[in-house]
Amino acid sequence: MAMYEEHARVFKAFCDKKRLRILELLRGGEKCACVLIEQLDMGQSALSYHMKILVESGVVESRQEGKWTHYKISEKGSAYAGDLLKELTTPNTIIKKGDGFLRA
Amino acid sequence: MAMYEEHARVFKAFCDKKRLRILELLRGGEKCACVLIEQLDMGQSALSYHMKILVESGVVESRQEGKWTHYKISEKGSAYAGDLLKELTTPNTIIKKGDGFLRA
DNA sequence: ACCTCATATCAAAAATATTTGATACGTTAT
DNA sequence: ATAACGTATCAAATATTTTTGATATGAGGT
Repeated sequence: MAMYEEHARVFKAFCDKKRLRILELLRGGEKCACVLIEQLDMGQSALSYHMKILVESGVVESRQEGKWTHYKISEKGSAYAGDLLKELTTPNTIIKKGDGFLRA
Repeated sequence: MAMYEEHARVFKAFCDKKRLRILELLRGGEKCACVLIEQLDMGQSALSYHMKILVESGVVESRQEGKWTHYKISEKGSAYAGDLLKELTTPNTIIKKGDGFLRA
């Protein structure tokens, strides 16, 4: 199923050290890529690569302003990730034949 | 900081297609490795590898019973992952000097 | 138009993760 | 004690991800 791939993409945001560091910075509010880069022992194109993964996860959103790109944590995307995580770890109640309430 | 590494480890459980498939199976309840393997187009040692990552994330717990290893989703570990995700995506209110309530 | 700046993209190199097959370990049965 | 079974671990092969350096793109300023 392609669904697994899609779900995995969401959590890619959180399973890497450097991306967690970026999220930590974004918890302080929207930041321009140029600001991120000067905090982050990382080359410009490596940052761009990680930002792409973060945006593709839905957890971060980007906004252009002239030549700058600003990034921030997406409330909606984060909520989705949280809900998904809960779903993926919650018992999957399968209603089997004969498991009904009024079973004899 | 080593904290990022540790947090990343938790989400490693969810950022891989095959591990999501395993979690899906475990949502149906505790399963023996031998049961997992027959559902999962994957060799025995590959399964063992993924199970190790899942257990190290805290999201899955294992139990020995004779020669069998049984795995199930850990409620505690899942709750921790959920809480952590929320924390990592929640604005980090930094109280700066001069930002106080009674500022002139 | 031309130049500079900020960021994205590309291809190759480097690093890391995953799979495979062989073997080791612990448990149970004979 | 030996054999068979289920799982873990190891090292090597393979695949995927990440970094790097070069270049492209697009916006603004001159």
